[in-house]
Amino acid sequence: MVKPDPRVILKEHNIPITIQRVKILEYLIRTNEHPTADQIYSEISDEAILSFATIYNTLHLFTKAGIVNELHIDKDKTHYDIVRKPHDHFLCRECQKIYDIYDLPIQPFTNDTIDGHSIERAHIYFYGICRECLKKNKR
Amino acid sequence: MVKPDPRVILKEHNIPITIQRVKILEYLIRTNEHPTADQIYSEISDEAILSFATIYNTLHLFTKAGIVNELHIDKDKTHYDIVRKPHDHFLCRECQKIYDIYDLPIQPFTNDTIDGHSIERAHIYFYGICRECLKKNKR
DNA sequence: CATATCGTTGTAATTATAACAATTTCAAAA
DNA sequence: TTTTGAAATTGTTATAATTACAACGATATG
Repeated sequence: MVKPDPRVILKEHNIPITIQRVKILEYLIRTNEHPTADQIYSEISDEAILSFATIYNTLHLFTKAGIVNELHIDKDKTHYDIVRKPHDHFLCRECQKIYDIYDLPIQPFTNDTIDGHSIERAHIYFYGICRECLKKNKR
Repeated sequence: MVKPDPRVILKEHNIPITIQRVKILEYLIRTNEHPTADQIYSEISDEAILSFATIYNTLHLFTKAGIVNELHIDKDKTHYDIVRKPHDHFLCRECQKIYDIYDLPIQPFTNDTIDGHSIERAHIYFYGICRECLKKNKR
């Protein structure tokens, strides 16, 4: 899979380029995690001068632009996820890891109407025990 | 619809009865909102002596017992919802009201396996503009 | 009645996030 | 090159939700 260029993405969205934005986006692209603001900070604070305020500002900016999704799968932290293909998420209640779920049998909803409400987005969160923890528990 | 008796519910779950628990559950049963800890406090703090600590303790207890569901549809607050029929939720980005969504075309998922993960619960959150706000905006 | 357990309270601590004023950056204009 | 001004970033402070915990109180059991 070709990793997209953060600078290109920013340009496509008419967002002026700064080192901080590039670094944050770069990290979101290369990680397979669904990092919190905190994780982003500790991962890239050595690569560029940046503060927490910038992280939050930038993530809000990216969210508005549709570059990232905020996940509220986890009770007390917001996780961020770069938008590629639409997909859903699974949180393991044992190891707390978040997995991407692609290709659900259904994925309609958006641009739809339910009970008269106009639906713009839908988030589906699954909770349970992940395959890794299932394996471990068997032993 | 017959409103269930809070004391009966507590007994069924082997939870010792206290005034606070009864009052909290009573409120959850009679309200059509999806209150936050805060709302619960301000609604019933005059009916019984109770503190925030008790609200949270009780809500966690109820959640574990399966009497209520924690909703994380809203970025920075937890909303609580009494468990009756399984259903999903819609949050209006204009008026912030949460609506119950019953009878989605699909509702399988639980006790299922996806990508090898064992699914125990699924939460579906819809976001958009509710029918009331749609009406208002038309005028 | 004595005592052990459980529930509640009140307060203090913690954590994530937001707000804000001061400073810096940087590109365009002069 | 220098100036200028908007936008971005910083560091700090504030806020709000939630949790932790020690002390107190009620209750049930023997």
